[in-house]
Amino acid sequence: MDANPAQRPGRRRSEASRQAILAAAAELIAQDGYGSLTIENIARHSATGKQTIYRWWPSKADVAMEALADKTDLQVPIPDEGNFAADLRAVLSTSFALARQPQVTEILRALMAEAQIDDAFAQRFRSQFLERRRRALHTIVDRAHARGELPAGVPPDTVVDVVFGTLWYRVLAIPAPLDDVLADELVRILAPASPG
Amino acid sequence: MDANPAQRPGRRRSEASRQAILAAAAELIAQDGYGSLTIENIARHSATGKQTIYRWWPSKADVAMEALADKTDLQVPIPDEGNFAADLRAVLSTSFALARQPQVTEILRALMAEAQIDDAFAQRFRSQFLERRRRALHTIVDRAHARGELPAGVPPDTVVDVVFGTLWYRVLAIPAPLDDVLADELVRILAPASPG
Amino acid sequence: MDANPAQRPGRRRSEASRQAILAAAAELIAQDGYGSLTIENIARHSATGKQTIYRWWPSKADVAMEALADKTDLQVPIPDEGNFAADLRAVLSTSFALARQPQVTEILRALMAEAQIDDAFAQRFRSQFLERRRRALHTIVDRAHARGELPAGVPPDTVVDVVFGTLWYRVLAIPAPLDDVLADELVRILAPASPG
Amino acid sequence: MDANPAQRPGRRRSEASRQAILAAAAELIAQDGYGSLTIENIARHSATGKQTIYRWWPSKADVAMEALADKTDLQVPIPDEGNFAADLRAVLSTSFALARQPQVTEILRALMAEAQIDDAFAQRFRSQFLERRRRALHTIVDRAHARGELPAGVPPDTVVDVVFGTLWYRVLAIPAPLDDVLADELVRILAPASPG
DNA sequence: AAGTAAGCGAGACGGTACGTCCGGTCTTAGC
DNA sequence: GCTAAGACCGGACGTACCGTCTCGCTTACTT
Repeated sequence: MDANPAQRPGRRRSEASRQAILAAAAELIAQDGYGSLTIENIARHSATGKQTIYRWWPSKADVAMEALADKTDLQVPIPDEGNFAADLRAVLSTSFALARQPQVTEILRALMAEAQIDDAFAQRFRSQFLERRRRALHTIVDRAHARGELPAGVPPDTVVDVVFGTLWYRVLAIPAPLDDVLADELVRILAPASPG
Repeated sequence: MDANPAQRPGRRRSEASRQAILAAAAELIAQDGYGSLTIENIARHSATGKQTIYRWWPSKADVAMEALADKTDLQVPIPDEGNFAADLRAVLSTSFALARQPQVTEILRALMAEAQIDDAFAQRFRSQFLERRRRALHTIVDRAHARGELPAGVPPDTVVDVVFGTLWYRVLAIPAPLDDVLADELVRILAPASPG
Repeated sequence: MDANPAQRPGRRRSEASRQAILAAAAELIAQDGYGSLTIENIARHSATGKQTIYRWWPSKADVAMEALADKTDLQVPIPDEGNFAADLRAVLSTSFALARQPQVTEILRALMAEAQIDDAFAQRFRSQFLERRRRALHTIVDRAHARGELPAGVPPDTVVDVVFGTLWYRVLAIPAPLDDVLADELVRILAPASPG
Repeated sequence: MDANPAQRPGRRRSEASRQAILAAAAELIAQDGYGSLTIENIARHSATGKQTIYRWWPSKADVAMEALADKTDLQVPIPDEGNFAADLRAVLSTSFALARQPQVTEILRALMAEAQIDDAFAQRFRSQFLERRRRALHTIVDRAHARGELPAGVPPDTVVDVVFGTLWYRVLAIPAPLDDVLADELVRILAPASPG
C-alpha cells in the first residue's frame, strides 16, 4: 500500500506552486470578479503551468474553495453558554463577521453559483463546506431542542434552514452588506422564550 | 415621440422568432442543464440567427428569465384572509408549488447563479423578478405588522428575508425537493401567536 | 413592348440614389481600400437602402466598376498619326495618365482582383472594360501589321498582350507608380523599325 | 541566442498538422475555388483547430502561398546556353509549364488577387514569390545586356517587366490557357537580333 | 552513481463558443 | 414600383479558454 506518500519515487508536489495558485486565484477574484476567472489566468499570474492546476483541483471553483479555506479559519467554534439565545447569537456573530469581508463574500457567492451549474462541484461544496457549518449549528440547536427552547412544532433541521437560508439570501440576493441587527432579529424569532 | 413602434419604417420584430427562441432555451435547459446552454445552441434549435438573440436580450440569462416568465404565470396573488397565518400559508403554498416543478427549479437556480457572476444581470434579476415577489409578500406582512401579529421586535423586512431566504436556501443548497411541511413550520415560526 | 421605360407604372429609378451610391463607393475605396468595402457601408454612407444596391448591381465590384466609368472618361481615343510608333505612344500616354491617378489605380487593382475570385464578375469585367480597351489598341496594331511595322512573326494579338500585360503588371505587382519612361521603352521594343 | 528552437520548453510545432492544413487548403481551392476558401473550412477538413492556423500563418492567402510552394518545386533553374534567345526560351518553357497546371493557375490568380486587397500580404507575396522569380530571369537578362543582345535603349528591368507582365496578363485576364506559341513570340520580340 | 518515476513551467494541439460583421432576403411605411 | 429603414437567417471572422498532450528540466526514491 502506498499510504505513505513520502515512500513513492518521483518529485514531490510543490507547496510553493500550490500557494502561488491559491494566491493568484484569490487576487484575480478580488480584482475582476469570479466571472472572469480562468484557469489560464491563474496559471499566468502564478507563473505556473495549467497542467499543475488540473492535476490537483477538479475545477476552478475548487481552487476558489481551497483559497477561501486557506485564507479564513473556517473552523466553527461551538459555543455553550447554557441557553439557546446566547449560543445562537454567538454563532451568528462569528458567521456574519466572516461573510461581511468583501473578498469572502465574493467567493461565497461564486461557490454557491458554481454549485448551481456544476453538479459534481455541488456535491463537494456541500460536503466540504455547507455540511460542516450546518453541523456546528446543529449541535447547538439540538441542545436547545432537548431543553425545549425551540418554537413549538419546529424541528431542529428547519431552524438550521431558516438561519442559513436568511444568511445566504442576504448575501446572494441583497446588494447591501450583512447587517448585525439581523442577527438580533433572528434570535428574537427563533429563541423567543428566554426562560426566566 | 416614438412611443408608437408601428410608425417606424422597417421590418417589425418577429414574434415567431421570439417564441421559438424562448422555447428552445427552455427545452435545452430542461435537457442538458443551464450549464451547457449556449447562445449558439439556442440559435440552432430555434432556426434563428445569433444576431436576433443578441439584438433583443443582453445575455442568455435574460433569455432564460423571459422563458420562465412566459412559461409560468408569475403574477403573485395577494391573499387577504384576515389573519397572518392563513395569508402566509397561502403565499407559501403558491410559491412552493411553483418552485417544485423541476424545470422551474432548474431555471431559478441558474438565474440566481448568473446573478452572482454577472452584476448587470443581477440588477435586472432583482428588479424584474425578486423585487416583484418581495412586494407581494410585503403587503401581507405589513398588514400583519399593523395588526400586531409579528414576533416582537422583528420588522417586516426581516420577516420577508426569512421567508424567501429559507425558500431559496432549500432550492439552492439542498438536493431534496421542496417539502410542504416546511411551509407549515415557517408559519409556526413567524405567526406564532394565533390570537385567542 | 416596354421599350419606353417612362410608360411603366410605379416610381422611377432614382438618379440621386444612383449617384450617391457611386460616390460613396468611390470615397470609401479611396479612404479604406477596396478590401474593407462592404455593401452595408455603401448603403450607410449614401443614406440608401441595401436593397436599392442589390436591385441595380450584381456585386460591389460592379458598383466600383461603374464608379470608375463615371469618374473617368473611359472612352479611348484611337489616334492615327500615320506610323505605329506615334500611335502607340499616344495610346500609352493616355492610358498611363489615367492609370497613374491613385484612386483609379486602387479601383483597377480591385477590379482585377475581384475578377480572379468571382467568375461571373470576371466575364462582365472583360466584356465591359478589358475588351473595349483591347479593341482600341487592336485597331492601331492591325493597321501597323498591315503596314508591316510589327516585329517579324509576331501577330497583333500578342502585341496587344504585351502592351497591356506590361501595363497591368506594373500596376498590380510593382509598388512604384507608373513611369512614363516605360512608355518610350515599350515603343522601342514593339515598333523598333521605324521605316526610313 | 535562441536560434535553436529545440532548446525552448513546450511542445513542438506539429509537422503533421502543418501538412494536413496545406493539403486541405490545396484541395479546397481545387474543388471550390479560392473565393469560397475559409479558415474554418481548412480547419474542418484538416481535423485541426483554427488557432493552429492563426498561430502559424498571417492569413489564408499565406496558407495558399505555402501550399503552392510545397506542391511545386519553385526553384527556378537559371539556364546558360550562351545566347539570350535560348536562355529566355528555356525560362519561359519552365514557367509556362508550371503556370499551365490548373491548380497552380487557380492559386496564382488568387495570390495576385489577394495582394491587391491586402497590403501586408502584398509585401510578403512580392518578397517571397515575385522577387525570387524576377531574380532568376534578371540574371539571364543582365547577361544578355552585357552581350548587347537586348533591343536598343531598353534596360534589363523593362525586359523583365515585359516578360512577366505578358505571362501574368494571360493568366489573369484571358480565360484561355497559356499557349506555348506565346513563348516563341516573346522570344522573337525581345531577342530579335540573334547575333551572327 | 545510474536508473526510474513523478512533478514542474512552457506552450502547441483539437475543439467549442464567444460576440461581431456582413451577405443576401424580406417586410414595413411612404412617396 | 421604387425608396429608406431595419429585422431576419445564415455563416465566417478572429479571439479566448477548455482540457490534453508533448517538451526539457528538476527532484526524489530505488537499485
